[in-house]
Amino acid sequence: MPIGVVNVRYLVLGLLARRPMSGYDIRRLLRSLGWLIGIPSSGSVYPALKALESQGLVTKEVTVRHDRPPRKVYSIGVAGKQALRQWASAPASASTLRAFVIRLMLASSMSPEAIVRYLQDRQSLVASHAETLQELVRRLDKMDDLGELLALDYGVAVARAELAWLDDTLVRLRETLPPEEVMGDVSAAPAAGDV
Amino acid sequence: MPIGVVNVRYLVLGLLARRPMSGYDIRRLLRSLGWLIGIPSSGSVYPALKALESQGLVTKEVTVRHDRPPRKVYSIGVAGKQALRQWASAPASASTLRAFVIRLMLASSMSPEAIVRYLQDRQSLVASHAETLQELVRRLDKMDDLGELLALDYGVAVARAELAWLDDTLVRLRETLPPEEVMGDVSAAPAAGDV
DNA sequence: AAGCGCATGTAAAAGGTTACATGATTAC
DNA sequence: GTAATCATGTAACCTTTTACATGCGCTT
Repeated sequence: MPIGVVNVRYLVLGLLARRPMSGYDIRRLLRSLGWLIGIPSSGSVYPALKALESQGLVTKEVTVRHDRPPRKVYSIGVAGKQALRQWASAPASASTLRAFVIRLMLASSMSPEAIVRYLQDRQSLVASHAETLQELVRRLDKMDDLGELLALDYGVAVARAELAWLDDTLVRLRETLPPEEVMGDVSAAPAAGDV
Repeated sequence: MPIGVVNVRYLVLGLLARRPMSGYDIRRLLRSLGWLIGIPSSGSVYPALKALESQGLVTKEVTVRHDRPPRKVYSIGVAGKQALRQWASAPASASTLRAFVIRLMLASSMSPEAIVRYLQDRQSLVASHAETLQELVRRLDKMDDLGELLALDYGVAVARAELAWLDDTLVRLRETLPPEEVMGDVSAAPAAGDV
């Protein structure tokens, strides 16, 4: 199953940040998540690990075993953690749903502030997206083209659901995280209810 | 902006099925849809048009204009319509959200039965996906990993919204379409509410 | 005996983006 | 005058998939 357009290298690096794993482990983990992210082919995972190692971001530990191919467990290093943090904290721009999830899963590698910022950015992005779509639906309305109508309507539905989730999650997150760390003006972000 | 993993060729072909357009028109249309699909680069659209033409699926009509580059409007042909219908009616397998939308937008090139089947297939696919995710959330629960928890929760939320939309839409569609054309047992499909 | 899970990898091909080239017209 | 829109296209590069190679142990 294809994973789409998202540097596998960072996904792999992010997963190694949680615990040391082999290439096989990584694929298995992703497979267990089913659809959420998809399963990158071995043809992308193994080269990614190699590249990360040669970049000095991860280290390899080989366990030789008779009969079986040697198990190669990779661990993230200091440089890797830094690179990851940098990537995870970079502005997300117009990322797709899947790209969003991938980075979301790597939340543990972000500071609480970065997580909140990430969600807030997503919020305004999706909000403006939803508005655009709704404006289009309004203009279409008449029996223009069934396919376009369906697609737009679907887009609106998904975008609304995302906004609702973002709203909820930000609230929950603020309850959990230390309350002193109040971010910049949050109330400026559009609420899910009014889109 | 990347469009993800979806042969641009079929997207282009599908859009030409709606009305004759130039490569520029196609990109403009997609741009107006904002986020929903994304905007394939000219480096993929123009070659796609060429390929479609050399395959005999579309025909080109050139309008020469002084000053400006000639405007090349492509129209879908009979063979093109057939190829499109065939593609649109093929089983969707584990397609991503975006791939789903793209084909959804091409609904006008499908028979009503094919549309309903498409949505039903999506329904069972998303339902099983949602179940998997929920099972994972249940097992995780404890403070395992914030990122994974967020990602799974997000996945569940989006999947539920999709199911709700599919439910709604199938109902609306059945109201609109001739009622004689009742498909195979629909009640077997899981409802959105109980997931 | 066949097939799947474990476990690693490689090479070719496909598909797409990026960046460039070209050049007139319109809006600020 | 400067930027954006119109309008086409090419070539190098990057990422990813596909398909293969290898081979043991366990289950059906």
